Amino acid sequence: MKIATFNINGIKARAGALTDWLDEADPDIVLLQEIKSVDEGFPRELFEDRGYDVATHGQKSFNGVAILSKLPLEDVRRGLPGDDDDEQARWIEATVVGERALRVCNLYLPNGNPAPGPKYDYKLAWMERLQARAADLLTAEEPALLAGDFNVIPQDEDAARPEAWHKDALALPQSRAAFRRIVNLGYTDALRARMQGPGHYTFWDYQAGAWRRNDGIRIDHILLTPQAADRLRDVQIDSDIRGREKPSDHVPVWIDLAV
DNA sequence: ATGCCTCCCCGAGGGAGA
Repeated sequence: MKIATFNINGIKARAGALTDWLDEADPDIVLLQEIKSVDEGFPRELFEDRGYDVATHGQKSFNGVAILSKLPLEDVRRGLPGDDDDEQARWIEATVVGERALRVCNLYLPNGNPAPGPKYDYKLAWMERLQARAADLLTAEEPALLAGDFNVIPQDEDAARPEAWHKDALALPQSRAAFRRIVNLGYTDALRARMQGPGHYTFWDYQAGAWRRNDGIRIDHILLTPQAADRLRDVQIDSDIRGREKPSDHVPVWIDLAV
């Protein structure tokens, strides 16, 4: 089963680029972030026509997440638990039932800049709630994953120019420590299970020729429970599509799971 | 670089992103 995460930076601006990639890559499950659309504005028929079940959690203009799945989505839950006053659409989870059940959690973690400040406080608070949900998810001892745009550069090797990010919310020690605490609960960073060393990036800024200079960072991650990690067959970053017309600034990351 | 692009809104230029 091929499962991808992709921050598309606006579904309206990216519908063509996304369907092109879907037709080529043929993923079974896609976790989308930054749809920047309300649920009613999401072009679900584009994906239903391709055989996907669609679940969205959108809001006007900003954020927004969605799940596409070739197998039926069950028990869909929207919003990260832990703060009923949080109105930002950054979390959707569902169960996909194939030969066995897989719980997929799709997240768009707050950017947090400028740091310090209220946006950074929100990021760190959100990560505490994420840690609580991540801990909960492990107790089921089932195949499950947390995937999406984490907006965290886990280590210096995950940036082409690490020194440029040291005071940024994506790489500050508190951000990295919060990410590490979640992984250390017992998750496997799927990419790092298969690939070591620098040069594995998922985001290149639109500005200053970042793509041309390969000035990238790795901030889109797939974290696996032990039961999912045992079934990991492959991991890839589809970086080539960053060079196409009207690309997102992120590219898809996908895994192949034997489920 | 306190921002070199690009998105959103619905039609101007400002907020947000990373």
